[in-house]
Amino acid sequence: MDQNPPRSPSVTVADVACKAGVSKATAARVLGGYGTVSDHVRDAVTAAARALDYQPNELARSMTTGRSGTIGVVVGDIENPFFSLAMRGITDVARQTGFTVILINSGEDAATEKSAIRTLLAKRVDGLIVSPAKESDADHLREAARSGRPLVLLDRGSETLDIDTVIADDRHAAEGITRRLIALGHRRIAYITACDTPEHRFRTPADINTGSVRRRIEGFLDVCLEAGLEDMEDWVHVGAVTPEHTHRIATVMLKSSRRPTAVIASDSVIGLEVFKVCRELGLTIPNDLSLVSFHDADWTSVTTPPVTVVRQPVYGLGEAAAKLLVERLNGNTAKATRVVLKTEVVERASVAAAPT
Amino acid sequence: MDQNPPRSPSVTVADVACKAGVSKATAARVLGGYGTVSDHVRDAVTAAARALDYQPNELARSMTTGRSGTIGVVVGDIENPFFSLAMRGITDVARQTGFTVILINSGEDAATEKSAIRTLLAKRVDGLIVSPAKESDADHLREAARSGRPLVLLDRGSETLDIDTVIADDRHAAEGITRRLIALGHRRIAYITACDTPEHRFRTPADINTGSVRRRIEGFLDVCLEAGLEDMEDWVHVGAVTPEHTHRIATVMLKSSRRPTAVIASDSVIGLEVFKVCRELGLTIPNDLSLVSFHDADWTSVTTPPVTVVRQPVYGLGEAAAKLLVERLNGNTAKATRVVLKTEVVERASVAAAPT
DNA sequence: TCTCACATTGAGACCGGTCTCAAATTAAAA
DNA sequence: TTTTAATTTGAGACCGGTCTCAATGTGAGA
Repeated sequence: MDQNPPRSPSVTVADVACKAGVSKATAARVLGGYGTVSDHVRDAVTAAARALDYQPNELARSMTTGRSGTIGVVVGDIENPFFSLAMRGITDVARQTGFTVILINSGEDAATEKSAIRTLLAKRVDGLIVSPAKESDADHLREAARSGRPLVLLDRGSETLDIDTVIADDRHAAEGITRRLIALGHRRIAYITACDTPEHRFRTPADINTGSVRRRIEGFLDVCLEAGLEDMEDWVHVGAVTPEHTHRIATVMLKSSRRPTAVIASDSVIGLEVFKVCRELGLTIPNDLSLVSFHDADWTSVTTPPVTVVRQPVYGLGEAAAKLLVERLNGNTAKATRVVLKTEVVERASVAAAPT
Repeated sequence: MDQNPPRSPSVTVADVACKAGVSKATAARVLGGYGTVSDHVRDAVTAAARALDYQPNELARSMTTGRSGTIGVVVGDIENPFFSLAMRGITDVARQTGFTVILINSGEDAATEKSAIRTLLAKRVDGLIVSPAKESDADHLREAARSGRPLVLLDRGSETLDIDTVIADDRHAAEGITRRLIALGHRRIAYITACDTPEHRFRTPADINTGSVRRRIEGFLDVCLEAGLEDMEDWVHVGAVTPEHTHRIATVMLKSSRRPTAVIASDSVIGLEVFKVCRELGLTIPNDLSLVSFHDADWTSVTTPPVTVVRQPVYGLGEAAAKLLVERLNGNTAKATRVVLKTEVVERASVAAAPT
């Protein structure tokens, strides 16, 4: 009696209209929730739709309306807790505002990022949130922005680009912790980042393609200079792209006769690895080495000693980016803004006076 | 001279065809890469497309082909390292095979999950990967499976459902660590999970709606029973849904006069919280309490002592699910399979003999 | 030179919705 | 009761691709 309805050829508005005995246009009005229809007809169409188990085709709808109800997100690595938390912020806002999220991992590779954006644009996303791997060649970003679909840059993005951006006040945070370390007597302070340069060596902040990191290093170097410390560029280590790389870099650095008395890790993955190397090398924190890490990862409070971190509003970063994007989607055409969220230093026990 | 081309009305095959002086059909053949065209015409169309900066509309293409090149993924919480790592596995496979991923967070809520699946189906995803929050009412899963679009269940999924599933051998892992704890003299062994029951109390594994966790608890209880330990159901704690909840549960449990001598944490977030509570309460691991956690989170090797964990092939779980789905998409119509990946116990220093 | 198979092209239907416009119906105003 | 305005409805174009089918052109074989 109640045999399974044939699923393959999905039911369309036309089918519903036919069953309800009205025109396609009228059925579409009821199903699409637009225009005006009499109560009598509405009931009939609704009943027919239910009977046929009508499922709207969002694709067809997007086709005519031009809006897909989708936002595209390109991040470096969703596996990184930083991005997964930011992603949570984005998806939460998206869900609340009725959008759906397409996620693409760039693997921090500029070429992949480029094709990702092209793919998303082809899929007609309504807007984009991108955490650009490299800022040097940003043509694809400009192009995306020019395509008419709003674009928001997340955590990164250079000052020269006239594009909406949401970042944390990394520079200020770096200045703060650097000052603190110097006040405690540290003179040999290392900074380790995943960002790499062509020669795998650091010369000047301009080498750094990632805005957030560049700003931190600028802050670090400026405060050092203020305090009379020179050539601190030599203490900046780049290329800690994987835990293995970090391990190698940290080991060489900490085994050196002129090893640093303090280390600033540019993210929690690096911080964790430095912590491990210290243990391997028998260095005690904070007596032999002070450690500060960016990103308040969950584990940082539970080590011995717990590590002092820069707490970034990561969820808020994603949330703000998504909100800004949705505003644009709703027609806000004010000129590009730059949202800067506050960071906070969480003092724990991995920082102490420099050994004498 | 080279003024910006008007972007708003995007260029279509018709525009390109017109410029190239051929019919729409022919231009579409070149642009879409199907049918046969003469070299002469191909060059003309390609040139016209380049001149006009033609960008194909993937939406329109999906409309007629019926394939969107998209797979939908529904997970409990992308912020959880477990899911973010699995997600990495999924996106990697998707990219390699030319698919794009739409991500929706269910927040482990059955209703949200239901509407998420509906949304994805409406957007005409080619296939679905879902990590179902509850297995009790799986009507929406059956419906999705019946819609003709392939569905793969990730990490969870009951035996009764005739749907492709990728899981880890949780039961085996739980049996192993329980045996080990019992062999070390532990008799009071607690199991803490985020899964909740209506009465917030545990009676029988059938109460547990999440397959992976249910299988673990079954393994745990079976081994206990084998060893002659009875009423171990009382030692299973449910409802550790947030760190705050976990903190409360662990505190009450560990302050009790008949406190456990060993704890099994069902995921790394819970494990971390138990670790914190021990520290607050002045309990030393492993002398006062042995701790084992599921999920080899990065921090577990760096605490004092490092914690013994069950290493699940999380990335592999996502990878396998995506590969299975892609196979289905390519026409594999064999009957539903169940992929079970091996786990591995990583012995560290948080487990010792039970205090006498 | 004529026939036939095959390669190339164009016209137009189609996917499943939205939306414009005019016709038909109904209610309100004169 | 007639005029005018407002409300409902249907017919059909449209979005931007794909794809079928028939028409045309070309070279090989008879």
